[in-house]
Amino acid sequence: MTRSQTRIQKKNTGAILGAALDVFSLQGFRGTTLDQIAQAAGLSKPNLLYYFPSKEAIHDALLMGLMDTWLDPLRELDSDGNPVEEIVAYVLRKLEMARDYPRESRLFANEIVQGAPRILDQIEGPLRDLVNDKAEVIRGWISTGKLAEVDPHHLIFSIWSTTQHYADFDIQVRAILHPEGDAHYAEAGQFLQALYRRALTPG
Amino acid sequence: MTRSQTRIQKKNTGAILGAALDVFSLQGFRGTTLDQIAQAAGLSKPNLLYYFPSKEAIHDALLMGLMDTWLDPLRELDSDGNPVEEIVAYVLRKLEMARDYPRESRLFANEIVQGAPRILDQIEGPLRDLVNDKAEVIRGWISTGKLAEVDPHHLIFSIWSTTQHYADFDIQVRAILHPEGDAHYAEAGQFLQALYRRALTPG
DNA sequence: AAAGAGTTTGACCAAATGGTCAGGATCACG
DNA sequence: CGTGATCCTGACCATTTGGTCAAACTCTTT
Repeated sequence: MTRSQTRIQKKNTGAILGAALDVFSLQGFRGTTLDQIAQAAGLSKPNLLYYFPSKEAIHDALLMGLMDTWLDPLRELDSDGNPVEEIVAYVLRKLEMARDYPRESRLFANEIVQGAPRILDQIEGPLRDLVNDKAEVIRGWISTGKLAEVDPHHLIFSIWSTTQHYADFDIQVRAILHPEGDAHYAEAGQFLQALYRRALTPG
Repeated sequence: MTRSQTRIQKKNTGAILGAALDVFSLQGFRGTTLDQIAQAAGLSKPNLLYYFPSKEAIHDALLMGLMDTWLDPLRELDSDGNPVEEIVAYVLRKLEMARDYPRESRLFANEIVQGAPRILDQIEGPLRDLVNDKAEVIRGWISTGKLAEVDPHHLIFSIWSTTQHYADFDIQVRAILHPEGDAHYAEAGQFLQALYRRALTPG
């Protein structure tokens, strides 16, 4: 359907999505104005609307593009690997994502906190399926005694929350720790690694 | 300064704050309109503004009233108690608050995710002081060998994030677990209790 | 270079929104 | 009951905001 994009289209849609991610992630959907996005992208408001039919369309484009990347780390959880190491690796990858893609994390957080009006389908569908799938893997590990007995779903929730916290509550974390740049992420990695290693190693 | 409130004042300011908490916590500050609050409170918009000078004043009143209650559980962390049990008790109290006061939790989350424009002072001040204080208590427990060696600040962050997750990301949790009412909070309590007990018990 | 596709903008619009105000209704109290 | 304080509202206003449109500009292609 979509003909290949022109040079200018590629440049401008990219600029728009980047600018929109900046603003949406910091102000939420309703808190963001088209003028803010336009200014951040270096375009006029009518020109924005030449590339995207509406404010909502920009937001949707971001969320849709995000979902897949966001779940990639969980997909990589390998049922053939060493259970404790697989989970620790997942935690650390998720923490890296919080550090390297905080805007994406906050965009997602904003959406969920406010009831996920625009992506509830994605959550009820693909996300839920993937989580249940991996919960089954974890249950398998537990039943063979290679992992301490924990509820798989709540384990996953705890990993999401502890790692994303560093992106979503960044302001609070920085207000308390006053870190140099991203230095505190290394400490967080150490802490979480120890936490889950101790809690999940069986015996 | 403020004369004691009349019967009607008490009733209406109460209704306004309750309605505002409903709406703000679900739509954020900019996503909320005075009309929405007025309707939810059963008052006219001009009447709202008879009791509060502006939308922001309502929001501020909520946040200010919230801060104290929000930190109460942490204040109760007793340096004379049994370390592991004190922390587990804190986790469970925090989880109860997520269950019983989800609106408050989301109001706070909305504010922080969006850069805490209105309460950064509170965070840099009282909250930071309290956290540093309790971090010192935890450090003391560790130095006497009564608690496994973990970074106190990141421990506190992890407790905040894992518990508040059930309020702030409620929609997502429910979409995945399809719980009956609040049944999943009991499971979450079991999980978190086990997680922290295993991770923090020394030796 | 000409034509057609693709790109950009100033001017504009309707709806929504935070807030005001003068006057009327109601309440508390002597 | 009367009167001053408190409470409430309809009408109104200025600004912001998402979105439109016709006209102009620029790029690509032949």
